[in-house]
Amino acid sequence: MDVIRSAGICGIRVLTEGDSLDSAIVGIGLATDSRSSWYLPFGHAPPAQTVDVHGNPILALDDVPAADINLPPLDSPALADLKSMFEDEGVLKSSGDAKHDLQALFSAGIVLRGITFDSSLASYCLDPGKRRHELEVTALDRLELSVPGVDDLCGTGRTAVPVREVDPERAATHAGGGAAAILAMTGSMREDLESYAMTRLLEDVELPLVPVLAAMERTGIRIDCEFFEGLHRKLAHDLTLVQDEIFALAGGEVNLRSVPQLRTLLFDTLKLPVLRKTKTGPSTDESVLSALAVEGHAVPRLILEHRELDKLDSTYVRKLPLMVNDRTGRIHTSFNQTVAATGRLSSSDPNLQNIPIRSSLGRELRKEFIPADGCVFLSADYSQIELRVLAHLSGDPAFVDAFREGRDIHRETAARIFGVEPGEVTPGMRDQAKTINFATIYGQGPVALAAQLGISRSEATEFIQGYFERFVGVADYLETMKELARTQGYVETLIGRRRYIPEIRARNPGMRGLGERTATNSPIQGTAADLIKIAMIRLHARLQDSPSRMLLQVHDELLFETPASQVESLRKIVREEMEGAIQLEVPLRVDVGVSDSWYDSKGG
DNA sequence: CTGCTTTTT
DNA sequence: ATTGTAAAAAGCAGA
Repeated sequence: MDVIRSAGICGIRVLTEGDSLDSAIVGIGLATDSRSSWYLPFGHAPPAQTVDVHGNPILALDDVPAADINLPPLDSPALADLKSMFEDEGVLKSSGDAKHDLQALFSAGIVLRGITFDSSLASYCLDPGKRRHELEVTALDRLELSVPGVDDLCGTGRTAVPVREVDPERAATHAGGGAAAILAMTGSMREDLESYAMTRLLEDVELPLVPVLAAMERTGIRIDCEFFEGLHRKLAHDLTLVQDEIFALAGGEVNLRSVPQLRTLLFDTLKLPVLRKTKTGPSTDESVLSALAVEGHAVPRLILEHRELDKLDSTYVRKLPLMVNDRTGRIHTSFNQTVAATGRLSSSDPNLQNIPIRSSLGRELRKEFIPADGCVFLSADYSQIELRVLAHLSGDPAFVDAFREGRDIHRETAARIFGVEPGEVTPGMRDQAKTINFATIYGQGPVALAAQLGISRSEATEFIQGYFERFVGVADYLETMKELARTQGYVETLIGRRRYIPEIRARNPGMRGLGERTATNSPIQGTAADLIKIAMIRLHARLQDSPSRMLLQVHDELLFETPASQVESLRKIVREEMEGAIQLEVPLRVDVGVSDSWYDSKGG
């Protein structure tokens, strides 16, 4: 262990079994810059081994304990040393998957501090558009080295073996070799980050965010399972009613979840018109069924109803209660930091970033998300974050002034494009302005805008033209982004998060259009993501000694759980950090709401 | 495993 | 309301 300590640098790879919250550590791979690596089996009898990059044993580490338990006995001298090393912020460490290692060690009672590098996050910073950033692919790209993945170690499907039952020598190759690979890549990745001016993106944003996300995952959120079960019974009952009604009209039974069977029913049996086609046949999606329903057909309307109920029941109502952790009684999502190409986070297992809110029935579900006893939820939403970012990035005077003076941006937009005073803007005009503002953020073209507003293509084209004439700053900015994408191959956010856009040079106009939309949207969506990440890091730090906890991030919203007595102090802190994340040319506004469920926590 | 559909920001 | 809006995750059917 002295070698590791004196080296002051090590790669770390933790081998675990189980989900992220209740993972049991099977072993730890460690590598120092002296080219060797260690594998420390936890709770296993076989001797520990030192392996090189290729997994060949170099040296036996014989003072590692061999108790037959999942957690390491922390009182043993070697592991006590290890513990102090991990908790010593002065020791430089790199990890292939920092959140995983941190989370796993935490469940073993070790607080892993001072992670100064992570190959996944570095890969994500360098090129967030890559599909995968795992150690396995990064090592192959950088070192032309095959680092074994978990599948190689344990097999897949029915033949898969639990990690703890894997031959220790192979586990050593996996963890020790992986750690060595991380260390071996660190230098060149750091150089690349430095040359692209991304060092701060990694060190000031992505790495500090890791423990924040880990804490949010561990905290989890409470749901009311009984309420869910009651809702399930109601939905199941309503589903059979709707189903029977459809069967009666169809004159027979069909599987309403099967698109092929639905096609037969709608377009053969009932002879309804085919409005749109997919690759495999007539489309039966929401827009098609709505159009048919408007024509007065009962079956499409009932299918829509069935779809809505079925989606709610199968995706949320039946599934979420199954995700409640036995130990904590709460749901623990995973926040993925290296998936979204724009810099946003994503949430999975379960996804808590797409809990229904638009439909009134779907929104009911949010009533089941409740704070711990004695606590309330505090929800904080950035108001029009993307339009504010657009105002800042484009510097368009009309946008900037409107936000600076706290005016209603959609009303303002409407006044300008329709040539009336802001006071004369009708709700309809404001609505259209809102649509076109969003269309701008998404780089939407006339065709889609026409469809959305229910106007003709030429009208939409004129509409867009008029918009850009009145907001020349915005038009120029969007053009500049496309130009940058063409000339330098990428666009970037306010803090230098890059997005490469090879599609912009495609010969296929569809592909090129996609590239152009990506070029205009990514800096906006990405800058908004940067802002909230920075706010989260600062908020986490400020809440260290507070009973208030951050639970969820939903792109422009943060959800907190706090004792009722702390609401006002939390409100102030959250406002400060979210609105002050980065000083822009326009103010950032945050709406805060307090409530006893996630249902009515917006605004207020 | 792929395609389709639906949910969110 | 025929015709491509940005980014995701997930369930189901069917081969």
